[in-house]
Amino acid sequence: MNPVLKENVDSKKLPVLNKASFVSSIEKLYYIWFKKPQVIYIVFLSSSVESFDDYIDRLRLGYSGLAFKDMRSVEIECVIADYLGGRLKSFSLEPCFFTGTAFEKKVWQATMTIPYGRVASYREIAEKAGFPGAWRAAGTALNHNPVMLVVPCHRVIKSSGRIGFFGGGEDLKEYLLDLEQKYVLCLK
DNA sequence: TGCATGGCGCCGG
DNA sequence: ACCGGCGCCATGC
Repeated sequence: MNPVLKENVDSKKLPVLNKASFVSSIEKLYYIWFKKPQVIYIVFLSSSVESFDDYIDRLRLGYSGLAFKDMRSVEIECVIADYLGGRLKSFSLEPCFFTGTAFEKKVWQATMTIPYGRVASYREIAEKAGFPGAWRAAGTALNHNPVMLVVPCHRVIKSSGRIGFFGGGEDLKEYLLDLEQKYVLCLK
């Protein structure tokens, strides 16, 4: 997939966004999207670590979402459900990085190039983003990932091979990596 | 502006 | 193999 970035979107001038949630196979999942253009702003897997509201505050997302569901949101839920069920390895969802610095956006883009079922180290991601040596900051940037799963920050691990941190909890990170390992060879 | 803060990397014991 | 300590660098206050 080819992510299209809206580099100059001002978060203060955002249109009224749609927000919804559903209970996926593993966790409750929140998402915020916009219909035209068809972009997705936020995907958040709930966890014992952090609530959705805390996540919104921590990332300074300042969203103005209206609870809403339509055909588009049903499609989003289906896509995510397919991924979590091992039936999909490439998202058709187009993220819009309306928050984040230039550095963070580069890191998120670099992370999106990691194929399903594969991992990369924080150092490798920093290098791919064009900031060799900023691997420590790359970790922080991934902690600010607004679009979980679509930007597969769970595929970024430590150089040592250890799993590293994850905003949704390290157990969830391990679960997602195991899921991808299980299905990577089964899918075409 | 300077300084503390992080989803890290590396080396030595 | 497992730590602790130090170095690393973009951000935010």
